[in-house]
Amino acid sequence: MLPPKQNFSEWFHEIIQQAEIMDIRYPVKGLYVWCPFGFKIRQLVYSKLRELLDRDHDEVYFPALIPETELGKEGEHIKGFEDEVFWVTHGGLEPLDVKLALRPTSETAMYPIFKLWIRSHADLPLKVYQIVNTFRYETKHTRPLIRLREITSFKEAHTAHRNYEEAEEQVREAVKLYKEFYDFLAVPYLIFRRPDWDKFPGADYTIAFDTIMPDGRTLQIGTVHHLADNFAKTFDIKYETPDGDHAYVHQTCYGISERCIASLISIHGDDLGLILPFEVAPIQIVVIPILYKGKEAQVEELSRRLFEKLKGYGYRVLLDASDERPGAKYYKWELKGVPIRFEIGPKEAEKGDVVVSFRDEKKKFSISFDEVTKERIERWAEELKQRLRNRAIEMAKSKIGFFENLDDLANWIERRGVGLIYLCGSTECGEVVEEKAKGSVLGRFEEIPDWLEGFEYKGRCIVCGGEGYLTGVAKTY
RNA sequence: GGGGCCGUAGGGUAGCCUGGUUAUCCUCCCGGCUUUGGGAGCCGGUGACCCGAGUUCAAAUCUCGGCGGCCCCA
Repeated sequence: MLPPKQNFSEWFHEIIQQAEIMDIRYPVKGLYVWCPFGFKIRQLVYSKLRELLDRDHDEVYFPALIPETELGKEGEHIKGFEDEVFWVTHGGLEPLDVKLALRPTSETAMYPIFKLWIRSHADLPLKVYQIVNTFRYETKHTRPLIRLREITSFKEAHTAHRNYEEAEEQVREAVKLYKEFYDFLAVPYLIFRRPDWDKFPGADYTIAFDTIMPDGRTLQIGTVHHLADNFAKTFDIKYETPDGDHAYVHQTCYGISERCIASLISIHGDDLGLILPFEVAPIQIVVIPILYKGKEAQVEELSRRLFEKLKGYGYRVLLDASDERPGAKYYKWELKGVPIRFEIGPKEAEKGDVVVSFRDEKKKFSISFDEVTKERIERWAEELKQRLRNRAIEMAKSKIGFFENLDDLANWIERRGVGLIYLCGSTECGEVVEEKAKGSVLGRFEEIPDWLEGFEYKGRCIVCGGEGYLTGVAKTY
């Protein structure tokens, strides 16, 4: 039994363990173990991410250890990370001459090598990515998948281009890619341009994807940074132009971590457990035989035939022949988020029928064995995802409100979720809002989602009355 | 950064204040019987006092230190 999802924090903590996503008993704060089932979800989700990136990025691997001398080169960057870096200070008993940082992110590991790889305009654009672990010494409350000292599944992409505009074009490409990824997971998102005081250390600007969790706080689930030539100047990454001149590259980087799985679990799950879209479910279909004494043979035979047929279609299917009672099996596979369930009892075996039920709906119906076709299952899977998407969007909408005074905004953020306001870009006005509303300014919309209708992009700043932009404010994870 | 609470089988707990028999109960797990259309029942079984030092005839219980976890405030 899970606690109700209403009590989100407790629900999340429990579902992670009960659905066997992570084992949280590892004896170091902020480090957790991926269980086999959780790791399969990770593998399925990340193979989609890989598929998207592999279209025009190359996968690489850079080392986890970064010498202090490199990490410290870019002034803004190191200032942003210095209080949360883990250091390797000894080799055996010998203190190291140059301390080694466990990467908090890989810019400073990669860019000295980019300098060697990039020589001419023909080497550009360079687009690579890696999926690796990163380390941050979090002092606040750590939480599996959400706030970690070892991020185990950081997909970071890094690109280099000839000029600012081409890098900016890549930023738009990356945003498109991430939209496709989260649409695939049926996870709704808001895309903001982070305010200057909250951008990635060393970036020209940062665009972030936020989703709205069931408790109304937002979770940052993806970021895209335009680095301009800031790092290129620091690491001396230059190329020879067609004219024979030398110019600094302009760079971007963008990342997604296992928070994407936190959002997948949190947005779709319910009081009974996980609800997974068909494509990322480790078990897509479960077949449950209902064995009455004396009538086992027929039921077992039809169940077996159905199992073989589904396997033949290439699905991840499980025939649950364990000796638990059917009800116990229903609960078990609902907890694990299996999208489609077939039940076969004596009645079905008699007629050659199967009972079908979907994870997100209460009702059951029955169809004949022969009507179970690959086309039908594909359609069910697509319909299921559409229902998940609609439900998630409705939930997101219910947690978004628009405000023209700060007290109402504060009240909404306290109780419900994301407040929208008009805000100018100044730090002063931003500080006033964060102070009064007890939330973080997420930034102005980079694009307003099509499911949020009726908002003008520009309006009068809620603080100073000057020209402002539609801006999100919320409590954040 | 400041303050508080807690550590007992795989999970959740009682016992600790007031030291003393075989360490409580639920769940999970294992074996058997029985049952199977929404978490069945009965019988039997495995499994624990975070680590170290101290006090004491005697420590899960008291003291100190370490490690680990949780909460609140800034």
